[in-house]
Amino acid sequence: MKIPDRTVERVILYRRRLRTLHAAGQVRIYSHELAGVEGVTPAQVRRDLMTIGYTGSPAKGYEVAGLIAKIDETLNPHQDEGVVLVGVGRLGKAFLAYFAGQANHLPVVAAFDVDPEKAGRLVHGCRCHGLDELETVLAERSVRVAFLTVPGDAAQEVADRLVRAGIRGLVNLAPIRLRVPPEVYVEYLDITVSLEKVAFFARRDARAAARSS
Amino acid sequence: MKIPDRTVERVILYRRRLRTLHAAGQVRIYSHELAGVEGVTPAQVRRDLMTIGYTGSPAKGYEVAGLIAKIDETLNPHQDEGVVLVGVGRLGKAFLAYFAGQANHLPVVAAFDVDPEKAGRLVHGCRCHGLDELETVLAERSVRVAFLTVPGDAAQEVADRLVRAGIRGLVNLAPIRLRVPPEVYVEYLDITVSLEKVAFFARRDARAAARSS
DNA sequence: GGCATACTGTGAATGTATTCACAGCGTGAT
DNA sequence: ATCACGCTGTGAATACATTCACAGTATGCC
Repeated sequence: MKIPDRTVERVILYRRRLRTLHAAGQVRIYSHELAGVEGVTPAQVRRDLMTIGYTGSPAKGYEVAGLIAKIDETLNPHQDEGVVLVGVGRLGKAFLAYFAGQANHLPVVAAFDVDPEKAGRLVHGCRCHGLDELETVLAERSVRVAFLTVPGDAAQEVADRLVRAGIRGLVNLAPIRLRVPPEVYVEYLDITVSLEKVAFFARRDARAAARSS
Repeated sequence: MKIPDRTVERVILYRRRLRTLHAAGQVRIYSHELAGVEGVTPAQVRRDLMTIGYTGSPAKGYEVAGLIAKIDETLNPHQDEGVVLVGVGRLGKAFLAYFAGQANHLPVVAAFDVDPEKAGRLVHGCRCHGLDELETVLAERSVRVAFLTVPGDAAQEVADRLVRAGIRGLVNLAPIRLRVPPEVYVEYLDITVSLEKVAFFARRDARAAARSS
């Protein structure tokens, strides 16, 4: 079963919202309720849930708990997967702090930095290693996802090492496009590009926000 | 002339690359060269340049300097526009440091935080104000773009204030979807969603990276 | 029990983005 | 001066994503 990129993204948003609602005691939900909150159309919600194979009932809608379980099963069929962060500069530290605050099912199991000074230190609860230990630690923990917060001019080099070490997915915060083999998935969070894009559209009578990431 | 979202994003990438090449002395460039670097197809590059109305010549390709000028004129017809950052926590500070390092044409002219302790201080060269001064400063500087790095539970409230104060574009780093009027453009940089998406696609034999933001 | 209601599930229609494929042309080689 | 080459510009084709619109149905009400 192939799930398109856009759908995956929305389903993750649905799950986040559903968890909140579930914690608040809500048992059932209609497509238009979920849609209103996440800024999509009810039809799109129904289509997305159809794509992941979850079925509601007319007159009762979808069961919150069941839907969460279905999403979990679809997106994270295996147990929690560890991720690593490379680049413990200001930005890297900020994200480590951010992740430390969440009981995520994608725990950051290690951090790396070129600066040997940082090796061995704990940063917001996360063990920091020198870059030289990258391959060893990745193999040990069988990590497949990495978070890249190194400066732009180091990003490609680090990405190459990560890919060689078996990484299959990358979140790239550095302001460059990476060359990676096609089986490696890269998600770009390019702050300056986003800012420039917003500056451009801020001038037009923009259509409602839709895009995300 | 309407330029689609995706095209704007790619054009910004082209410009960034072109500036580097221009600085390195390159005078002309072919669509396939630009495409190779940014991970798109040559046809897409040509289509994008057609969309913004730039014309190259067969056998010579596109002029680097001319194309940069055309992109500038298309994306930033007015003089440099100031942006503000709201939320001077760890993440906000990291971005202030990041922006301070760049001679951007979108300078951060002010920062805001709820913590009155921070008011008046300079953070990485940027003046920090209390949230109470938001409306005043925005009006004074006629700022239309804001960078939102507040905690999730404060984001909607701050966004409402920003919109009322005349903001037309937002980069939102908080992990929630914002309700804003349709004329306000929001770009979402949702770190946990990106991470979960990558974790999902890391398992498949992903197609080459394409999406960005 | 029967009926009206308001939802879901989904084929079909529409809209949007990307890619194909080729005519046309300026250039450099001969 | 002519020719062959390899590029651009772009209509047409394809692929992908969203929305429409409605049949089917479980529920709660009378």
